[in-house]
Amino acid sequence: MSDADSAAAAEVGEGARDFIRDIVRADLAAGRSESVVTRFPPEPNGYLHIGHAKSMCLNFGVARESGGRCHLRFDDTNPVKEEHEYIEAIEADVRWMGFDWGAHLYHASDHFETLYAWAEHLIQAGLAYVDDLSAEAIREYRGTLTEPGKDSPYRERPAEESLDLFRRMRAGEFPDGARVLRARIDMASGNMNLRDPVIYRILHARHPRTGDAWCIYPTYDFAHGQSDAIEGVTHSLCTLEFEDHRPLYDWLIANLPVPTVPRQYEFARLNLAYTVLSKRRLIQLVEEGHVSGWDDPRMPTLRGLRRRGFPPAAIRDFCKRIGIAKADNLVEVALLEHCARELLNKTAARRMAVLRPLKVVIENYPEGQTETLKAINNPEDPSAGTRQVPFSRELYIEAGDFMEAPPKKFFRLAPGREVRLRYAYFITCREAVKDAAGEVTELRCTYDPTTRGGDAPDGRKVKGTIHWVSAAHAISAEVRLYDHLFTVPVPGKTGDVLDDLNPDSLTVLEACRLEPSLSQAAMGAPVQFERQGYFCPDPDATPERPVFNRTVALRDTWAKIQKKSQKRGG
RNA sequence: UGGGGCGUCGUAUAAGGGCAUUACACUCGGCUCUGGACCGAGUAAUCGGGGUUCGAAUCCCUGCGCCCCAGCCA
Repeated sequence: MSDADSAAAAEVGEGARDFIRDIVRADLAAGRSESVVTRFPPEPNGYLHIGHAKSMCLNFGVARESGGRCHLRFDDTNPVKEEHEYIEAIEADVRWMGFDWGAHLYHASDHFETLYAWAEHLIQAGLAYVDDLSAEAIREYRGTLTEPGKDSPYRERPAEESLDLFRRMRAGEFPDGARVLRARIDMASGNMNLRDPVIYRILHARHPRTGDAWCIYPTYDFAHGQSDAIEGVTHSLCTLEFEDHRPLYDWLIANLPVPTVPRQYEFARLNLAYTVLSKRRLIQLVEEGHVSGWDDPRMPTLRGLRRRGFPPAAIRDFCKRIGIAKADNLVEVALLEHCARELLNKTAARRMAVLRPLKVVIENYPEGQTETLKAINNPEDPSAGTRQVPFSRELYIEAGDFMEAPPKKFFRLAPGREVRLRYAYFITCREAVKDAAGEVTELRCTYDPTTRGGDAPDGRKVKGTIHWVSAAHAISAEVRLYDHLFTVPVPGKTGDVLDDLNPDSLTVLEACRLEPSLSQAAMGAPVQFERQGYFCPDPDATPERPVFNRTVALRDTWAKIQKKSQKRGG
């Protein structure tokens, strides 16, 4: 392969390889398209989720790789369901994902006048007619999956009559549902979409953009492909459920005086385990209060993921890794989590935070004394520098880092055991103080003053290093831990989706103690709480009380070992 | 005999007549002041049955399974 070839391949494919990119490459090579134009076409009736991110990455990605462009187009053909609020939110979410549509922002409603003219064109060509049948009657006449439909009694209506009626529909002479405009194709087709599909319906509803200018609106099928053609879209990429619509898409393009001929290609939508990605389900979760809102950190919405702390670059990486194909899929959450960890590991500042505090008193450390110790901000990034962490006689450590009767592989604190306090001293546990109920409430320990900074001059090693905070200097905070929203990989598969909701998807820890540097510095940035996970500040925080969300936990080998031994032990 | 689509490691994918690829997950080992990260190794797949061929995941035949479609939603 020549340098020019490989450069072109790199530019077009950028390493990514899938059947869509193969088609695009072939079309470019064969001169079928001079340049590539794609579009991301959300309907403004809800918030974007990670499935939309897959579509965005494909559409914007293919365009960028091939030196083309990608439009943002709102499919706003149904004013009954759509709201302006969503338009702004969607634009913000697309930008947050890092995509730029430049000057190419469109709405299907921008094309309403042309679409209307094309509808008249179809009527005049004898390819569309106004039908007076009710919605129920149309359904009955449509037939079933295995039986052909019947022609509507209005199917042979003269073009002039349909034209007159259609104009009067536009003029507002008829109530909602009184009549529709139908394409005249084939009531016996095996493809239901070709059984004279409705292409215009009467809707006396105020449209978010066109206001009261219209009382008839085109359906998706009559708007989407034609909008593609008007905007010069070359490759109209959509999900598999529209495969059946392609013959209709092509029929309309073939029978209308369109300026360009777009082609539709379909790929498999994303399914993510332990969550739902259908707009209907997501709306239900919000409206019925199963989550706190569209931006609940447990939601697979982009707003939810953002609040949870997933960086857009991690989501893009995820989309790249899952690929594009036509087979139904169910992607593991572990992959998304991996993408977040990989990015955050490189970028997140390390801090010490004790989520479930257990008090430790260093008996041989002078009362009232405080010293500061140097801690590294990010071992993966020397340029992140260091910080000072206060140390004193009374500390908090993680309750889980102490066991009274430790099993074999437990490397942390236990009676008589020595561990390292990260960046500080070696300490040895002398006694576990218990309350009346037998619960450990405090640890009495001693420290070795010669191990300041974390290394013993005599070269002795400790197996465990644990995190800590100085009791007197710590700030208190709330930390929210999240688990899957649902308990099963495919919610609703065997019954009501709501029955599969995970009652433990949210854990709120109220009494967390954080190192003081967490009170001010870079509150917007993600941090790693050492040995625990990646966290980000939540907007619920107040100046007095920070709130952190756990984006994703660190890989936890100890938890795995524990689980295994539990299984073995019965 | 409605129409359309899809079946490759546990998951997601690549290869489109010539060594079944890569990543995640998993297992084992190394290293480590995070049981993190990192490094190394390993387990693991072409839906079944025929056929063509020197050679089939790939081509042909046949069977099976799964998904989508009967909105005036998109």
